[in-house]
Amino acid sequence: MWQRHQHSQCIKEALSKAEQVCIDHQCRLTPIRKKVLELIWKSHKPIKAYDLLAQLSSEDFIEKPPTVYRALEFLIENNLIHRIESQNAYIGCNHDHENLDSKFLICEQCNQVEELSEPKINKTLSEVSKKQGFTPNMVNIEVHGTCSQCAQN
Amino acid sequence: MWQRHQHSQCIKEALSKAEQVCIDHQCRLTPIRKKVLELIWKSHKPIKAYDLLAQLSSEDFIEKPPTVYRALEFLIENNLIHRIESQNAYIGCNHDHENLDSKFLICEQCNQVEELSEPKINKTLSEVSKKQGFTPNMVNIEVHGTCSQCAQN
DNA sequence: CAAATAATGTTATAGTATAACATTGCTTAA
DNA sequence: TTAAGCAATGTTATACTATAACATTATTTG
Ligand SMILES: [Zn+2]
Ligand SMILES: [Zn+2]
Ligand SMILES: [Zn+2]
Ligand SMILES: [Zn+2]
Repeated sequence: MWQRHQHSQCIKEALSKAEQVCIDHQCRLTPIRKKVLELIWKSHKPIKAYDLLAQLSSEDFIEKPPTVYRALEFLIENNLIHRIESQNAYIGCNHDHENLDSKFLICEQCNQVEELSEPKINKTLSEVSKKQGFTPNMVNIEVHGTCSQCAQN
Repeated sequence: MWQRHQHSQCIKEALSKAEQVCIDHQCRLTPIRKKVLELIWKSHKPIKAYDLLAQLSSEDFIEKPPTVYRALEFLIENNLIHRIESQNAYIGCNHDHENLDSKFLICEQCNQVEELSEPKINKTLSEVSKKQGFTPNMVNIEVHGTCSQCAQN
C-alpha cells in the first residue's frame, strides 16, 4: 500500500521485472511502452488512457490515442498491467500470473486498488464453472468496498 | 439457455417480475423502461446501449441517448438487468438478489451469458476480503470461456 | 386545484477506443 | 552486407460510449 512503502522503489522493481518478462517472452520494452508503464506505476492508482496521453505529451512523446492504446495492449498481454473494467482505467501488476485472471479489491473512498492472488477463489470458481459444463479461460473479479485505512477514518 | 426454453415465455416472466419489483420498490415501470427491458430480454444476449437505441427508434419511441441510458440506469438500480463491464453491454436478470453482486459465465464463442447464483463464491470472496481488512460492498465477476454447447461443436 | 416531484425531451459535448494506411526501425538470412 | 520481411510507431480520421445541462411534460400529494 501507498502508505507503507517507498514508492520510487516499487516503480524501479516494476520496471526491472518488465525487462525480465520481455526477455522471457521475447518481446521488446520500447521507450514508449516503458514510459507508459512507468507513468502507470507512478500513479499507483487506476489511471485513464487519456490521462496517460496528457502526461506523455508533456514529456516529448507523441500524444495520439493509438500510441497509448497500443502500449496498454502490449502491457496487458504481458500481464504487466491490468484493466479495471468498472473504471476504464489501468493499473500496474507485480504478481506472477499463471493464468489470465485478475482479482481486485477497489476502495470506493480512496480509490486504492489491491490485487488478490488467493488461489482459493479460483478453485471455487472453477468448481462452480465445471458444474455448468463451462470451461474458464480468463477471469476478472472486481470487488468494490471500503479498505481498512478508510474504515478507520 | 436459449436452446432449452420457450423464449417468449421467459420475456413474459421477466416483465411480470419487473412489475412486481416496481410495486415492492415503489417505483414506476414506465413505457420506455418496459420497452427497454423487453428489448434486452428479446436479445437474450448482452446488448449494447446504441443497439437498443436503434431498435427503439424503429418503434415510435424517442431515440436519443439519454432516453436509453436513463432507462438502463433505472433497470440496473432495481437489479432487473446487469451491465457486462467487459463488453459495455446489458443483460436481463431473473435472479433474486440479496446484495449488489453479479457473477457471469460468458461464452467467447456464442456470446451466451449465464448468471451464477452460487453463494459459495461470495463466501470465499468475503473471507479473503476480510483477511485484507476490506469491507465488500458490491462484487462483479466475469468469467470468459467456452460453454458446454460450444465445447461440443 | 396548486405545488412538489418524477420522468422525459432536447441539444450539445465529453470521454473512450479503433480502423486504416504511411513511415520508420529492427532482424535475419541469402 | 544488404535487401526482404516483420515489428513498431506516426498520422488522420472516425466510431463508439456516456453524461451535462436545461426545458418540458406527467404524476403524485396535500
Ligand atoms: Zn496481476
Ligand atoms: Zn480506502
Ligand atoms: Zn442478477
Ligand atoms: Zn457458447
